[in-house]
Amino acid sequence: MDGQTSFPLGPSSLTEALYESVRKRIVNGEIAPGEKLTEIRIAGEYSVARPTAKACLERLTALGLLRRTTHKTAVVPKLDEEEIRDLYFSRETVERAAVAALARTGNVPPAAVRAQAAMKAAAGDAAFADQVEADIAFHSALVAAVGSRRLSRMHEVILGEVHLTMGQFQAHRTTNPMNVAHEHDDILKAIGDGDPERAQQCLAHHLDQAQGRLLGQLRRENPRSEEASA
Amino acid sequence: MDGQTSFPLGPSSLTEALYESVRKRIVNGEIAPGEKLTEIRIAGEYSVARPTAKACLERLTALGLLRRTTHKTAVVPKLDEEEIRDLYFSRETVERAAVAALARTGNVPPAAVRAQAAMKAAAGDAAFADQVEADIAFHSALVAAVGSRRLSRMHEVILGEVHLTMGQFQAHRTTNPMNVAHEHDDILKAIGDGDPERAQQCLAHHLDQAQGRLLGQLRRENPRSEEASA
DNA sequence: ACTAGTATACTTGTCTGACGATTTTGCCGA
DNA sequence: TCGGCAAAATCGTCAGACAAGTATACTAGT
Repeated sequence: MDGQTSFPLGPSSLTEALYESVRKRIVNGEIAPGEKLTEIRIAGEYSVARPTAKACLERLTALGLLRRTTHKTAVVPKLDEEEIRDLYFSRETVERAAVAALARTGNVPPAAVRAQAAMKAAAGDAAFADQVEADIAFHSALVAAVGSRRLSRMHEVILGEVHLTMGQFQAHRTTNPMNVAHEHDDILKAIGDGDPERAQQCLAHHLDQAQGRLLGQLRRENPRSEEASA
Repeated sequence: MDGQTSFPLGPSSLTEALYESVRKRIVNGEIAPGEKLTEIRIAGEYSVARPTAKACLERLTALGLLRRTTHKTAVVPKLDEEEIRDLYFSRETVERAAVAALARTGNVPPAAVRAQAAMKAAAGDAAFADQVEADIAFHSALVAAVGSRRLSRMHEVILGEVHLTMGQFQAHRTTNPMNVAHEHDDILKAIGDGDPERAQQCLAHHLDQAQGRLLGQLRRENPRSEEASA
């Protein structure tokens, strides 16, 4: 609350900046799924040493934004149906706990409200990335408001992969962003009313919708079972 | 059980072996909380290069088993009351989802049953570390049986910190391990009966007991508010 | 023509050594 | 006694190198 806390932000170190840059490129789909990311390539593109690039890839691997096994090149993963279900199951687990906790105190996080405003503002525009950004910010604010460092840390990992899938096949295109905004509003309202049950139901419905859009898009791309990878 | 399968396991790489060794030393309390772990020390103790030790410390930091900020040496954290509450809140979130999912299918994980047997076997002995090991294995098996890779990943991080606190002030000493075993049995029974509600209640009670023991021990060590760190 | 085995190139794992930056510690002077 | 400055310790990053493993291409045999 003291207005002096001196946020030391801004990627202080080189590794941090590198990590953030590569991370953004992956989640925004600039690096296609299946694409290989060798340490040498990263080192060359950014003019850093290979150990630095290595550390970066290892961090991204730990977050699930890259897959790699020993002595093999890291690749950007393409989540299949099973993994998307797993992702959304985990996501629902974390966010359910968050909204329930918030509803018990009736505390509507201001940051979430702000993210909602940003989302509605970007709804009409063609700025697709901004919509995704606002959506992520909304859910992130929800969890952050609980005040649990560990819950936020878990959620951050989950949201990273969510962001990845949204960036890859841009599922939001297939739906009206205002629908999403309204579902968000419902969640906030239930929280403000101090109704944990309804808040969880609204959230579950919202995530179910999102997962459905993702799976629909996936099936549209791969009409028959699984093939067509490389 | 056939004597030939020759599980090729065991840390394939040097980094892996190093990481596992240091990890064990931390969670077992061999490295006291507050103790400093410099890269050079690790490199010297294990006769590895500093970059290798560095990678090891970074992994442990990411898991919450070490704390460090830029240009400062890593230290083993000592969790205060607030952090223990946060830890157990997160833990309950994950494990609630797990037991509920298991109860819905009525699927009692065999690995959890085995861990229970191991726990009861070690109950009488002075083998405290074995009891902790079995306890961890039980909860780990519960979550693993859900089959969600991401849920297990989150849980692994949480359990790492739980293991850390249990190793530090050995809270189990203050209670009868059979009580813990009985609480575990209650959870398994509720799962077998296909009763998600009761399974969650039993789990919540079990975790509450464990957290209570931890906090009691903490208050006993620090009778007055917070001080006495270094 | 097709399969199998081998050899080469690529990538990663690890090490050695080094330099700059930052934090901490300790000393000295006011 | 206290504040500031210098020295030591530690971390961040880099460069270069070698070993080990994997994947691919090529050759030989059936």
